[in-house]
Amino acid sequence: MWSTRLLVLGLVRWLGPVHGYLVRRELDSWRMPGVGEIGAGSIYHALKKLTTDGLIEVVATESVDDRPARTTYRITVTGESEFQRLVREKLWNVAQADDPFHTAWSFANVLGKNENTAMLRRRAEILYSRIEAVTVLLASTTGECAPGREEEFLPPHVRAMLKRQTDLMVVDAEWCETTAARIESGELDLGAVPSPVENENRREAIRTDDFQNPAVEQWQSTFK
Amino acid sequence: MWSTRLLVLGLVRWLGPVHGYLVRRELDSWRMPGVGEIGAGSIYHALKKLTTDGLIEVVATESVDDRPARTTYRITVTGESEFQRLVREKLWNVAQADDPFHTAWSFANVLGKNENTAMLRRRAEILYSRIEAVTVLLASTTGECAPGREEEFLPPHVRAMLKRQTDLMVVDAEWCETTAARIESGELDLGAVPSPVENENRREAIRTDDFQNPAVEQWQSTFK
DNA sequence: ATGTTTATAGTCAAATTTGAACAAGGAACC
DNA sequence: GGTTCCTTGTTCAAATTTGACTATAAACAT
Repeated sequence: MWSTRLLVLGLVRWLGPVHGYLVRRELDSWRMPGVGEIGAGSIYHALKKLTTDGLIEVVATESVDDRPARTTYRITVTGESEFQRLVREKLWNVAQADDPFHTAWSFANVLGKNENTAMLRRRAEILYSRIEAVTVLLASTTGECAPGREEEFLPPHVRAMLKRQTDLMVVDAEWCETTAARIESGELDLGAVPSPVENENRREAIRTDDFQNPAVEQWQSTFK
Repeated sequence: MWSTRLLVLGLVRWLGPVHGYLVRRELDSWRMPGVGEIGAGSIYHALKKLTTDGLIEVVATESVDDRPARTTYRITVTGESEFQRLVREKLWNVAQADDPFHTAWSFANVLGKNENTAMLRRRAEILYSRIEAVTVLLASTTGECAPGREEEFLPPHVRAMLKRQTDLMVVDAEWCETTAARIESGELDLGAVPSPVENENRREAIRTDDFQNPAVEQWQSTFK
């Protein structure tokens, strides 16, 4: 994932003077699906890189209570403006999520009709169970931070994002079920993938026809 | 992205004896948002790795028409079963898509109310324009491959996946608009992020209270 | 008492990804 | 007739990521 820079810079900024282990813990505690997980090594690497780039600086290297020495960092003025730039870049730029299911689906035809419908239905079930879990989470927490009720607090922006996740999972699950039904009924035939040879012919035909479907280009250009 | 192996192996399998450049071209022609893009170098690296792993084998290294020499590969028997395993692994395992917007949203509070609503509304607009483009694409193509109409053909499984994409984009866009409205009305206050100190206190409170909200654990466990 | 996890804190080699560079033929342009 | 750009095909150094490993103290079990 390429958001490592933003994540680590943002966490150093937010957590004030921190050492790598705290950043790691904080990220682990987020463990938000959708926010790619970052290995321990990547965090320390990012901290060093950000330091040589002048975006953060070493505050001190010291050991407390005979524990292993730790280096604490804080954000610099340059880092602050780079952070502002990065957040805006990532938020304004509408990038497509990188979906492993999408990639694998390209080869879904190797599963037979039965395995495919089974797979899609199980996927839908799992999605529904996750939706349920998030719903429970949202119901058992609040967006207000009341003293004495700290464990019930979930920041409003996190709650909003969780709502988005469930909305997305609902349509995804529905798509899985609809698609399973379509495959079962024979309406959708995944086996109808052109063989490489057919595909080559098709490609050749398109090329020599000197005619590309304009909708394809139109569509691809919206992602530039 | 960690689907490189599957993608390259699958393409070598599908395209029969191929050289790296063809794989590259095929992937470029897909240029499906959601299927992570793979750099040229990664393809050649994957081909070499797959070869040393015995999943594919070199057919020949030759140069045609005085063009640069090229090495062609084809899948092996071991490769075929590994491919079958990989496809199933990726399809059955319900992994969360890695969403850059989600990551950046964690820091959305640095944008003010105005910039935030503007950002969300522009995002919605862009999503709608993409939905429109895909809709046009689906309408101007068919799932049947008729000779003489090759440029109108779009494989059924691709059409199905595009439908999923639009469904997802529709909810995403709606969420953006709803959220923009909630921010504007003051109902949703992104500035209400606990300061690091508050957060530390909260964390401390939770730890010493020896009480974790069970819903959090419940929720996280569904992603294991 | 003694062995075994667990939490803290970070390093390092190996694997992977990126993207520019290289090389050479052909088409387009002026 | 020369310059520039595009397509074909691949390589390579540098950047990044992974995840297993080191080390120590406290907590816990036997």
